Amino acid sequence: MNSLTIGRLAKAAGVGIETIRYYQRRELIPVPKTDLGTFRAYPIEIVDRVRFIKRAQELGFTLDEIGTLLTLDDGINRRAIRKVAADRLIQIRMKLADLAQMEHALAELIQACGTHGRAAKCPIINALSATQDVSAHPATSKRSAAKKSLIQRALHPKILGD
Amino acid sequence: MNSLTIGRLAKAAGVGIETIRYYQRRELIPVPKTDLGTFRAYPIEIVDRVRFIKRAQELGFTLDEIGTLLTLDDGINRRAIRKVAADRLIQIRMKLADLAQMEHALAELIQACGTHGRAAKCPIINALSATQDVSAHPATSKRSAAKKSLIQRALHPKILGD
DNA sequence: ATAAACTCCGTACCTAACCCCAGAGTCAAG
DNA sequence: CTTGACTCTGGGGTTAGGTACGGAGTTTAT
Repeated sequence: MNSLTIGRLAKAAGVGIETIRYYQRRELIPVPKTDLGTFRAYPIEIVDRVRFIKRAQELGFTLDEIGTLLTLDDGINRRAIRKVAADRLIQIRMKLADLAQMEHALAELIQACGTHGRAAKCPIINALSATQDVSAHPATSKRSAAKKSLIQRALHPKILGD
Repeated sequence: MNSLTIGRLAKAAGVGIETIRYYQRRELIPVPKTDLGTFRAYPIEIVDRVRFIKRAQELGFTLDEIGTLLTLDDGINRRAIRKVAADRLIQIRMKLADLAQMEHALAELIQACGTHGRAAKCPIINALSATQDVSAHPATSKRSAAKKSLIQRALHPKILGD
């Protein structure tokens, strides 16, 4: 037997059955059609492919990017592969910068809150309450998308998410 | 007129109308009930509250955390406020460490891909393909021991476990 | 041979933080 | 008094990456 059922494949690759099906829907792995039985027969190589996907995710690639990576994996497109990886690296570095900034701001606020006199308002609440003008001109702009995006991108679930 | 309609409130706070409604559903801001007209009348103070929420988000707080912060804002619970902020800080620092490791691993892979000979497989694909264990035959993939540890370092021990 | 375990397929649901739409009602100005 | 801009309610959808369900049918172990 050189093929697996979906359950065995999932187990071998360390994922859930539903994850396999999801990857099929995303066309990251092929859907084998077996005429003999009614259960699909997955060749053992697919295990590696699933694991590839998982490892790439752990390096921060999205499933879309991984799809690109997989189609590029023909030994020829080294430059294209590097491009995908380099793009991801840039994103990671941007997030690092954003996070570092947040870390700094928050650490200072907490410190201030500790050393601050009891009488005054908590510096953390205070800092957050300070009206420092987010939406300068109400007339023209839809909304101030620019400001929020940097930091919020950094925090976006799944890349930062817990 | 010391009150606003929802549209004016949204504009003043620099968010969309739907955001206001969403915050109401999340109970971050109250829903004014006006018997006189059929349009809700928002006191101007709500503008500050919405801005508070936005700024806190920019510091990386989730809306849930902000809800906690808001209920704590009575001048008494400084210690509790610090706790929320400190928890957030810890999360940020963990994410920073994770991202730094990803950055390192990915940067090295890209470098290796550039300096590597044309003959061999792309180191990026290679590293991601490395089979690290489990029952299956190593039919398709060859592994490179050096890259493997790189990736290991970049990993979170969450998915690998099972 | 039969019960337990597995598979198939489609669909719905989850988190976060919103966005968009339709249809009906309302308010302000000319 | 009509037009147009606004608001209300309520439902839907979005992205990413899955998880859960349910009622078939099929395989495998005892």
